[in-house]
Amino acid sequence: TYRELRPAVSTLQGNLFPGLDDGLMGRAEALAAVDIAKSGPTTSAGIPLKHDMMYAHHAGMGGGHAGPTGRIHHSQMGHPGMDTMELLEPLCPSSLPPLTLAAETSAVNSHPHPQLHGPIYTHSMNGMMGGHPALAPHHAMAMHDTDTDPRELEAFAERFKQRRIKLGVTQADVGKALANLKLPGVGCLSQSTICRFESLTLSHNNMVALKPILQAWLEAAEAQARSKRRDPESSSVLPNGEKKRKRTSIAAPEKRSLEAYFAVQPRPSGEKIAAIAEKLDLKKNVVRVWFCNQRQKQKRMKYSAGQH
DNA sequence: ATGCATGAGTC
DNA sequence: ACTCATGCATA
Repeated sequence: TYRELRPAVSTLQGNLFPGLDDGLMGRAEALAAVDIAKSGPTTSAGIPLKHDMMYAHHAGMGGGHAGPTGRIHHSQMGHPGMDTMELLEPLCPSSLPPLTLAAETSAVNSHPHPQLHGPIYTHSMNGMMGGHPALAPHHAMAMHDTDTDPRELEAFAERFKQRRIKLGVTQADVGKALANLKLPGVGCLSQSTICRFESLTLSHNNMVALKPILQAWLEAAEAQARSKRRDPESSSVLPNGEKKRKRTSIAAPEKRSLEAYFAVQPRPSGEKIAAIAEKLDLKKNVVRVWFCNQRQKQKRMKYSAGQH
């Protein structure tokens, strides 16, 4: 009943500035037009599919993520910085057949649940980093230590943000434009993720994985900005009146209590969680998730001890 | 920019 | 039941 689609690509492929075809406006409003996209005129397949899940999902998001086996592999590093542009230079606006990649559909079908998102990176060598450098043969891979160096990541994040702004592109725009890059296994990302990348509020691994992708986009986008100008292709199909998710918020007093508990025991047992939940009059699941997120928060890059 | 949440993959 | 990447909703 659910299919994973990547509608935005059909008509916007090649355009690295969704909603900003002139490269001058730099406004966020236009982005809304892009995602769900143009599936309207061509096909109904691109429309977000209704299903019996709790919340509405935008089919445009998370699209294009390869299955568990189709992770992307870090490849193009920003050496002289031109390898990626070559593939993107010919930005022919030819409307391509609104189809999903075969590899993706098969991967999705093999899953019992809709795959809205998945890790974009390969698990790779997290365990072999400290091993024998000589025994680790990454020929094709241009993954040097500099790519995982927190300082390099930080520097890149900052450069990225500056150049992005210079291009007049919003974080959300970048996220959507990513799909147009058509890198294997890379779909779009949310504004949240781009924001977190720029502010280094992602895990180290996540930063390392996203860097080459964003770098590729940046280079391609700048190349396009230099040369091209596209026709304003826009229309928005903001459909559905489906129920939106409501964000529960934990009040300050409760939050303080949780933090106190967390300081003592970051990983309370199920029973402890239940106890805490009752004491604070919160749903157990809310408390559980809070602890999960708290732990995850601790592992984020910025100011993370031991990294720098 | 960030809080709460989901879901795949693991253990 | 947890970790991790990621996103919707909202401040």
